[in-house]
Amino acid sequence: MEYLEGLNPAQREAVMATEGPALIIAAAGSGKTRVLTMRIVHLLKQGVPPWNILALTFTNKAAREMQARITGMVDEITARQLWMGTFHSKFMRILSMESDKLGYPKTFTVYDTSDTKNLLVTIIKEQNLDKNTYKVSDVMRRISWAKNNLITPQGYAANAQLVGYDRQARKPEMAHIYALYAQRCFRASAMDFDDLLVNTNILFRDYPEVLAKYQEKFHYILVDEYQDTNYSQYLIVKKLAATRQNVCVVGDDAQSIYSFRGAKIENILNFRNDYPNYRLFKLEQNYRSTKTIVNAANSVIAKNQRQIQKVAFSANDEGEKVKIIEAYNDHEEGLMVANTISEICHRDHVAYSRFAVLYRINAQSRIFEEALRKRNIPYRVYGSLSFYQRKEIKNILAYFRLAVNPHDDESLKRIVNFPPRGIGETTVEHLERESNSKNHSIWSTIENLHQVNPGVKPAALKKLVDFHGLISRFRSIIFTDDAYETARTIVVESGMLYDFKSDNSIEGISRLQNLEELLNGIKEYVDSQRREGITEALSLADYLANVSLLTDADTDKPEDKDKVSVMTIHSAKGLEFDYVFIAGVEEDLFPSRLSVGIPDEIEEERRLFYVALTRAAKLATISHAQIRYKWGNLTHCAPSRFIKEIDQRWVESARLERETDNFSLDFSEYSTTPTAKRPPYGAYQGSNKGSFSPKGEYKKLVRLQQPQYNEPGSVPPDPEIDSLAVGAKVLHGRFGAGVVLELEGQGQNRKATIEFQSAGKKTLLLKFAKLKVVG
DNA sequence: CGAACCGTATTTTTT
DNA sequence: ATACGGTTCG
Repeated sequence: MEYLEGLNPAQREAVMATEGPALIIAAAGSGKTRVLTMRIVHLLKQGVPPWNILALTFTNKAAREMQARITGMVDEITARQLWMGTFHSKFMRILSMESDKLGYPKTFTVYDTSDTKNLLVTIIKEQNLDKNTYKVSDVMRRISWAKNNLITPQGYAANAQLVGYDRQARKPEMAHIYALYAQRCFRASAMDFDDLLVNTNILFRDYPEVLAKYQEKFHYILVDEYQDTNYSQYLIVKKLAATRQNVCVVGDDAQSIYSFRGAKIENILNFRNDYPNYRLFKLEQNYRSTKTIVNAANSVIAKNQRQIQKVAFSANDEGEKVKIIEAYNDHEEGLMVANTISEICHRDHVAYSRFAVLYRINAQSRIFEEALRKRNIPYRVYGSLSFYQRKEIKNILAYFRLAVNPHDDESLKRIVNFPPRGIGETTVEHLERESNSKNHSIWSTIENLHQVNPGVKPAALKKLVDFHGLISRFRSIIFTDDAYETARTIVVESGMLYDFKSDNSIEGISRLQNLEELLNGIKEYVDSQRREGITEALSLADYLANVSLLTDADTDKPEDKDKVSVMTIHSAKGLEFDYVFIAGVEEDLFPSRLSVGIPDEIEEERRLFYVALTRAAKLATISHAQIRYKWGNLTHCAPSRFIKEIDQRWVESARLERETDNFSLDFSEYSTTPTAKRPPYGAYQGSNKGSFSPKGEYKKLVRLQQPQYNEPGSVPPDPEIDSLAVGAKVLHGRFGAGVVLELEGQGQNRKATIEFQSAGKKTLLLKFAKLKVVG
């Protein structure tokens, strides 16, 4: 058992205690993943067949990493046969094998957040409800909450308390919307994320023989990040573990940060009640971080009331103190972070991959993107807009989805007129009305058009018949032919390829590239499955089932290897970096404004801060700005209470030089024309991207001093910008936001006036005055 | 029907 | 600040 060497006594005990319920409380950096991995290896070495082990993780990435580690210690085939993955992916697999019992086809569709949203918008519109009263985001939260607590639409409507609450909130139709939503999903053969768990519960509840089968199958169950499981997940585990009781859960109550998603910290606190003969293991030694970081993190989390007592400690070096950076504004914060990264990289020869910039909300990412790009630091932003959420990708996937499951109304509506084929809104409305009255899918309505015509004009009818033929053709090959070939066929025959190719704009070219990337991804998928020894034809349907639950953290490419990671703290959970920057640590941002005054939520924010700090192995740097743009205007920001809560012995403020020979001029603050007109549409393109590329001629009225700009990335793609900013370096700019220029020279409060004039029809675009030197 | 234009709401955090 | 939806105009 040489593989157990290198574990400390506590870890080893936790690994060896394979029989019976086990609760492992694992402080941040205490080798939790390692213990889980070794436990699985230990089971395998004892002769437990891999298919008898169910290991549930929080993210796909965590599962993949654990799989990779295990592969290194046992043979590859064994490792692959483990049931390891997220709750969603593993139970989706089970659901698709048992789907007939729930009245779903094997190839049901998974609705993602945007499908859910679209469907709810449709329902709210159809019911003639006020969209301000019934805000989609609200309704979504409510429905999701109900599902996570296993409350069905019927149960919801029958629950006096819930209905009473909704009535009080003047949203009496909530239960009705929920019921309609569920009905529509079902008739589309679709499940949303929550349904994957709810339906697993229903399956196990209503089909004891099915439950028994899986109880029989999974001899050993392991759950990672147990503090972040919700009721629905908790119950699945409880049911599966009921007979054998070989359940091992790993978690840290101090790192519970998903209560907004229904996660219940109680699950971990109540483990003892569910499994009275449980064994408790505490992993308290942090191997990741310096003493200073662990102490700092402990001193903050101590302010929380609800927690399991434990003593996290580190035997590592003292290390450097936690640094505090105060910046003048958000842009300077970005630059200071970028400068520091650059400095450490070059001074200590550290790889970029060892740095992370973490923040509370995704909206903060842009500032860091700009700053890092400006300093030529390679970075990868996680989270914001994933590849699969881009419009063109969603459209292509919608074709695939529709071919697999033609009752998927959301996909159908997405592409029925894309590329444009003359099936307009009115036609779709007719179809929808008819579909609702019959309570079947739009596809079924289209199939029945020769019998029942809900008022579709002959011209449109012909087009619908063509569309039906097109999709039917795709259907005939999607389950049998090779995924890559099928995808190509669909992309070509649908006219999408032609449509993309005929668009020569910058956006059009990137769309085409994304299309190619998707096709390559499919090819890669087929090849990789082949390599793993799967010989049967891999259809596009298989691919789709695999891709629906991926997030962009799952699409790491080799070229992302040496980049700074930029992401929210939530997505940094479970990760570790040598150098961590926690940005925007200000009141009303972190803790979030929405949590201020609600003790439970402040505690959760504090846990989030704890998670952020404990991501760092060597050095944690906290930054905050005095001024920041929030929903369009400048806001003063006080440093976060969390900064003060750190025991001052472990912090020091960083002495950073401000940039003295480059001045950033922020025009927007000093615009003399608050009502400044936007330039005429068509005068610029890509405005919604934040790029600055006006068409037409512009005249510079005031000389600025630095003779050229040459910053890659910040240079607007349109050469005509030259005449606008000769003599200055354009850092970034946007109509309405003003333009930020960088000048060389001395003197504070230099004044200048700039006027943009277009040679086109309308003249005055924006006028700025009184440029103030910032920094 | 698309382009141009105008008004309004928007920001937690994710599988 | 910007994305989005709705309305008007060619």
